[in-house]
Amino acid sequence: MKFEEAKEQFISAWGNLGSNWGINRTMAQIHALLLISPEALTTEDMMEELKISRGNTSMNTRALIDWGVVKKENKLGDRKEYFVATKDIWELARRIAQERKKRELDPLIVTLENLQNIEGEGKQVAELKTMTQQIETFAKKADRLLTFFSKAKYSWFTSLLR
Amino acid sequence: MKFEEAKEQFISAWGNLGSNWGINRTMAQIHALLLISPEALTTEDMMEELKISRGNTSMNTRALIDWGVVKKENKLGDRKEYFVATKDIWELARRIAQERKKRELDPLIVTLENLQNIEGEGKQVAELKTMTQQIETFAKKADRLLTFFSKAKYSWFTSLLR
DNA sequence: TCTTATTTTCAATATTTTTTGAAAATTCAA
DNA sequence: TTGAATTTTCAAAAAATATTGAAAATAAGA
Repeated sequence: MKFEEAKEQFISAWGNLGSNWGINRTMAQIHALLLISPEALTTEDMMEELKISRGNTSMNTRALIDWGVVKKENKLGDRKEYFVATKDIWELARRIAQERKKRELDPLIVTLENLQNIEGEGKQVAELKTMTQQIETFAKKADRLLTFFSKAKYSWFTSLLR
Repeated sequence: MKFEEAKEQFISAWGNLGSNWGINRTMAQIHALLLISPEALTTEDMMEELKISRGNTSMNTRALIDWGVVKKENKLGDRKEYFVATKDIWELARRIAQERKKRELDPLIVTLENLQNIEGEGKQVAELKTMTQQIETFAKKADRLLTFFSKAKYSWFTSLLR
């Protein structure tokens, strides 16, 4: 397989994976491009490689920075900004876990806790209480696990498989 | 809090969570409704509660069945179909893990394996190879872990936290 | 300060995804 | 069979989401 073809396949696969997980395609593709780039890239490099607009590039690189998986770099005597991705896959996984926990799991837990003060009785009320209670218990366990995961060493992850 | 309000909040929170994870809002809301319903529901019940069309209900209940988290039920002397959700949250988590592994992780691994036969040399080629190799290694570990997870007892999950 | 390079913002537009609803298909009792 | 009840399908419409591109904002050297 030629390099260009392989590159396209990788970018496309990563974009696909992202969109299955609620991350927009362009954001995932920019990330893929940075992952396989030996050098830091400028906005223009990314625009050209992915055939996307300046605005799109700007918004999505910022989102990647907010996720903590991409960083800005500067070069002496050059006014442009350069971007690099975290190349350590274990760190990437940890950051994604950490961010999703913060953005989704934590708010869900707050909502579920609130739902415990339901008035009234009857089958419907009982079922809602039981179910939200069950989910809350599970969500709190997952939350603790993700906290641990997001601080753990790679060796911990590997050791889970033994 | 009144029952109706709590119900709406739960359905809305579950719908939200779903859409953050690439699952469409209606599908997640139908699932939420079934989770908190003490009785099996008909298509009409769901249409009415969620104010959605028959077609939408039909497609999304089928998707939930494909995910293995909802089942059809029949009642004697009644031609209508009734639907119930798996109420065991641990089983739900396992099924979701299993399905996502099958639908996303396994195909990704195939793609990454293919990418190992890249021709040529140079920095760019080297970086692409290194990175896809790293991701492949990680993905395979995650794959094995999910396989284990999707067959594990709840106690295994709980014990991870100690 | 002024000028120019660069980045960001955001209204307008394009694209993708979801939803509707009615026709077609299916199921099953008579 | 037939026909009524029910479910499924899918083209069209609506809604949601992503993208563009140019104007505004920002940054930095002269």
